[in-house]
Amino acid sequence: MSLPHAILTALVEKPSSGLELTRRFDRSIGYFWSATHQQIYRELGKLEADGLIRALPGQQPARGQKKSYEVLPAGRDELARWTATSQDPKPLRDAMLLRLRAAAVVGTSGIEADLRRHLELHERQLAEYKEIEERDFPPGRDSTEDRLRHLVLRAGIDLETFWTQWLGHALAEFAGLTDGEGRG
Amino acid sequence: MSLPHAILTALVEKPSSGLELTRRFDRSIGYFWSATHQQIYRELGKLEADGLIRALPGQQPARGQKKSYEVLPAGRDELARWTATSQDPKPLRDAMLLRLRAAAVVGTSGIEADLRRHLELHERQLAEYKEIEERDFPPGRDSTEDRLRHLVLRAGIDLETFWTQWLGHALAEFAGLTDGEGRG
DNA sequence: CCTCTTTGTGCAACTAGTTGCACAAAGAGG
DNA sequence: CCTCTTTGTGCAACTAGTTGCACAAAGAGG
Repeated sequence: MSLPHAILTALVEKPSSGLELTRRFDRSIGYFWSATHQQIYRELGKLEADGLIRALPGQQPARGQKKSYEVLPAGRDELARWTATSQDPKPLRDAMLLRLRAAAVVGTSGIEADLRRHLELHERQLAEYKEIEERDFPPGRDSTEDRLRHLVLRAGIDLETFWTQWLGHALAEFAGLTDGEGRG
Repeated sequence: MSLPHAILTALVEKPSSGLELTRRFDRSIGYFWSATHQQIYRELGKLEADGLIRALPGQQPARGQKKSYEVLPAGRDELARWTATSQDPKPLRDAMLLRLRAAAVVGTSGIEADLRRHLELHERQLAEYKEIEERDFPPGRDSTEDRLRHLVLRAGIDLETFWTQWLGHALAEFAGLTDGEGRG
């Protein structure tokens, strides 16, 4: 139930077409709420039908043509309502942790290379976040909005830092294992 | 595509009935791959139909009766195959981070109480993990299996540590905000 | 001009996960 | 005994997310 609100947030920040949203999801909002272009177009249709957004005037809706949307007051209200509504944290679901647990009983062959690959991916993501931090949050700016967005980026940085450290740990552990098999 | 493998892992560790699995998911495997009892029963049926597990002999299948399953060789092979197969990390999807980003544009009223509540939940989870660590991983034991399982638990501990720190950070930031509204 | 690629929008079918129940068996309390 | 609750198993309908395409418009290259 969060994709519509992710889209509303992005559109409040800046009215956009489906493709522009897709691009922005790839490098901003999508860092903590990813979505494919198909999801986005489908959701834009629903949001428009529900009267929460509307196509910017001066454009006839047609295939293969840019159509930009902006948020209506009802959409802004809905977003504020949702933001203030208490929600439980989703339980974790992480395949790599599960695979390690499985490896404990069926053997570790093959998983080490993937740990290394994940480490590289997370290192790359971390570097990207740090670049964004340097570029978008130079010291001194501290409007409420900046501080909140910086806080969110900080979560991303800290999470990637956790993963790189933990994967490093895991690889060190593997280097110290005597054999490649569990008890199986 | 990981629930069947989570179940296979649990069943290799120890043959169980649906309800026992549900309980074990609530306090062990489920920490990093949660599942409801309905999901588990459905998946047990599929795994049995696929010949990866079987009901322990000496029990006729009937409603309202315990039925325990064990993993067959084909199931163990499938689990080993899956564990060794390279997989991309799933992109992050976190509603709290999204809500903060939304709060940056539609105002922060209402969200602070929920940050506090989440902080408490994560502190409780962290304490639980640490208890498990003390109980199940005393210094000295270091079979391959123990070390891998400890590594997985460590990930849980570090993740909860991250959340408690970050939420503390966020609340400190809120305490310093001059007003309760964004630019809207 | 005419094909070929890129940009942009979208449908349809599928898979995974959630919610809301149903119902049998067994024990608990009168 | 008879109801009432708990334990255990499971179906059905729904929601969210993914995968695989389709196809129009516009620009690129001959």
